[in-house]
Amino acid sequence: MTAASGGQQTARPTRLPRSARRKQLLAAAQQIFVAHGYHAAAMDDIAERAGVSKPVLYQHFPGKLELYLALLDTHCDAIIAKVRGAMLASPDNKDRVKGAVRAYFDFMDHESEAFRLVFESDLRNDPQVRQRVERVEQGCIAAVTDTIISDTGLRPDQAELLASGLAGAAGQAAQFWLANGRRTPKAEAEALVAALIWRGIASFPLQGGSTAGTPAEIG
Amino acid sequence: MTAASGGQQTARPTRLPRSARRKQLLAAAQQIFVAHGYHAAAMDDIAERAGVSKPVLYQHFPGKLELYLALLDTHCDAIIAKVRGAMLASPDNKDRVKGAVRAYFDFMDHESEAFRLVFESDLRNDPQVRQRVERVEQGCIAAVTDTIISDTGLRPDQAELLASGLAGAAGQAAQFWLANGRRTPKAEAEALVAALIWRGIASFPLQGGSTAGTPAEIG
DNA sequence: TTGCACGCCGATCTTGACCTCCACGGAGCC
DNA sequence: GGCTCCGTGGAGGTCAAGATCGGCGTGCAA
Repeated sequence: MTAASGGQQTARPTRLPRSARRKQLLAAAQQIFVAHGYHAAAMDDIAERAGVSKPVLYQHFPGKLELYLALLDTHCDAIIAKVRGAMLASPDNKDRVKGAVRAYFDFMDHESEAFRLVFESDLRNDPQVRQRVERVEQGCIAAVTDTIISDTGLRPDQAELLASGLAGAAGQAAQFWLANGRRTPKAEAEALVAALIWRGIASFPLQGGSTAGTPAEIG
Repeated sequence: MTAASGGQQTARPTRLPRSARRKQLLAAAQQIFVAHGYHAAAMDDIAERAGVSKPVLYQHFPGKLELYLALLDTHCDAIIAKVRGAMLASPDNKDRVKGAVRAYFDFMDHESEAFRLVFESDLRNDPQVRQRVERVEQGCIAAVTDTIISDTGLRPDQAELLASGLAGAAGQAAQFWLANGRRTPKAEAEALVAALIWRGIASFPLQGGSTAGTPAEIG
């Protein structure tokens, strides 16, 4: 029944400065939230994981929801920035697709916890959480939409629809790739998905390129 | 005023045969679960929505989780069947893609509640729920995977990766389409997404070269 | 050395939601 | 027509989990 009964948390209850303690609490909360989801995650578990007691947790965060939101805010901007960065990294659309897909897979590979925290959140019904998650999705879609509009001349609603499909493809494939234990080599998986997406979007008729009417005609 | 407040529940507390009562309870539960999610949905709300009291609910279902699982089971097979049916409806891959995309959009259009119930579940951490949801995803992916393998000769892991991407594209696009209030006309949206997917997958190097016009290298 | 301040912990409270017990009312039967 | 039975309804128990209060030990200044 000693204090150090658990596992790899701090061996002894040592006093930490506030910023370090806060970062440690955020890390512990991220592990618990990702492992069990928001609802199944108990504040007791987070505190135990961090090697402190619950009051310390409540001295750093007003409540469970605020802790979760702080964690979300830590990652939301990073995700948008990565996708947008891939869009801005090159003027060649093929490279852009490759870069965006690589961004998804990199994020999955190295920060899968953040990805799952945002995109598999079980608190999307909460307005605060919903707003943040939708901001990320809209941000990713918007980054792609601009390119689609400027290159294909589709209407904004059409371009956004396609962009959402592309984002869904990349996200779902990356998720599937990770969930199946990285069975396919990462570079190969990236190339496959990038090819899929590139072939899909590149074939769309350019402005003034072909017969007008319905650009969505399959043929 | 209590019984007839919401919508089309039984106007008066009439005695119903068990099967009809059960169906009514399932319908009420679906509305509540979709509207508020699993956790925020209260059994009191479901009972009130159905116009009965809680004991009746517990005479039909042992508990909240079982009620949710029964609801899930009602729809899981339907979703898989629709996608698989679209795959089997035609030997032409282009028609298959069209049919599958139409299946997604039809499901979104007409049974969006079922879609949201399955794919936006906030109880995916529960093993029972996770198993069912993953079975649907795997079923949809598997249906497409067989076609991809037989037509492109890719390895199973590669084909499954692409299939997951395609399913993600269709699902995300359909979800986006619905979330934005069906802004784009349905037929046009279907055609756009089907074209995106078909262009993406049809360009992959064929083994026999049946449907795709020009096999192209993966860039 | 001694008083002070501060961060930390065990134990506790409260709320809210899932899940059952006692009264009522209509339907079938003699 | 009266008795019995079954299903309904509201009120209550229980428990888990979020949120909080008095005590303790350490480091610093005078």
